[in-house]
Amino acid sequence: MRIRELSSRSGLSVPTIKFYLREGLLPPGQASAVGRQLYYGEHHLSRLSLIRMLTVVGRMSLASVREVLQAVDNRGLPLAGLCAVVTEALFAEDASLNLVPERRGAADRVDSFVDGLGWRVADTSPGRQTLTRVLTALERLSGDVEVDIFVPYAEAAMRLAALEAASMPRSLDSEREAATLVARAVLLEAAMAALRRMAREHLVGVAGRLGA
Amino acid sequence: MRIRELSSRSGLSVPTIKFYLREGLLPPGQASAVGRQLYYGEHHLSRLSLIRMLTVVGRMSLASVREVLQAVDNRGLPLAGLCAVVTEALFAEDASLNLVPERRGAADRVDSFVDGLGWRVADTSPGRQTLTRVLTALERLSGDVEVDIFVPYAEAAMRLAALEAASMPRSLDSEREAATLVARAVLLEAAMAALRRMAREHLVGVAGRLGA
DNA sequence: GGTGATGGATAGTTACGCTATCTGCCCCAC
DNA sequence: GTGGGGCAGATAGCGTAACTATCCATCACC
Repeated sequence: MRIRELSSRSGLSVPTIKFYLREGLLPPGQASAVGRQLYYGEHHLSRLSLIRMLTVVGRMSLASVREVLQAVDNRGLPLAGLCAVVTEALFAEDASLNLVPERRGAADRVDSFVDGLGWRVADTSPGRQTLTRVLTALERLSGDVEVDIFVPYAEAAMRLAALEAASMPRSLDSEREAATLVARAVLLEAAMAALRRMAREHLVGVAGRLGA
Repeated sequence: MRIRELSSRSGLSVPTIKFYLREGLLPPGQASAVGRQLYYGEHHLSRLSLIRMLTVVGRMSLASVREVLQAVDNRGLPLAGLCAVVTEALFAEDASLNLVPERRGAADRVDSFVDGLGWRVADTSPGRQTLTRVLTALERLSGDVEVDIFVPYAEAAMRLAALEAASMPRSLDSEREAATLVARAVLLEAAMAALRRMAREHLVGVAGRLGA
């Protein structure tokens, strides 16, 4: 198809698609035999859809999107590597959580908590830092807080992660599989956030009605 | 304290604090008896901390932050109202998930799913829309998808929401309570996301090692 | 053969979240 | 009492990110 059709089918404007092409987020179209004309395929359509998923649902910057797409295209990368890139990209955006000055000891408590769970997570994983900062912030709000408050969250996280892992392929044999893996990670994270908020809305509403 | 001290204790530059004052995110300092000098208190410090939590951890725009702060300051607002504002603000940022054209029927399936859970959630809740779009996107990736894949997520969401609801006050008697409620909602959501990502990193890593 | 889309390049725009500068005033240490 | 630094308030500017618009030569298609 030509760029006009790619535009109408993807819902993105032609200039935006050209912009993504320039930025290297979208591979160039295929040249016809002789002319200067380029043609785009279904692949381009799904790539555009993935880009929008990452930016809109995953709220990634285009720089992070580029990293993820490179990982998707990197056929030599093992599944764990791809997941790491996605995680990195999802965390990248809230990297500068630099207000809370990380109370002394909080990092150690988080580390021993994570290790206590038996999780094999890199020492440098940004998740540890996020958790440390959340713990510190919670303590500012209401005095000392046991790191154990995270236990139910960790349990839930593990249960869901296990479910998701079960539906992953053993290895990434095609780009399509890689793209699906990435998309599912982002989509299910958004779904969980939405359900959490709805559950809270429900419970608070019901409590209010009972109390009144 | 004067603005210089507020700056050093909060870690924010004086111009930034002035900017927040201009934007109405931070209430003006208290005027001394006669002079033109203004003085700031602990309240300003915790307000700044809340602003940064909402922007950095909650990734809200300053416009959303303003709405939330107004709700926090609105002493007449019931607890459920405050929660609704926070939820709204957290969702506001991914409002324009306008790529996926929402497959026919997906919205109905999501609605009956949510109702089937027995959750009392407003028809207009943005969570329904997010879930609809996630479902549609999942179906694009891998054909038909049962809406029931959300069941484990909903269960986990409900369990965590119940825990969080248990530690909420009955009513919001002080601004401090309101601010704490808001902060906890944002922080625990970030913690859950971090733990989910770490759990995935762990599981994928272990699977990779077993498979190899 | 003409006309409307396309490719490729360059420049401009908008929104956001600050940041810098300026002016006049005021506080307070000396 | 005074001079120098900090402060309030106002206005203007900056930097990044993510597009968007324009141009023009070329080309496909009717």
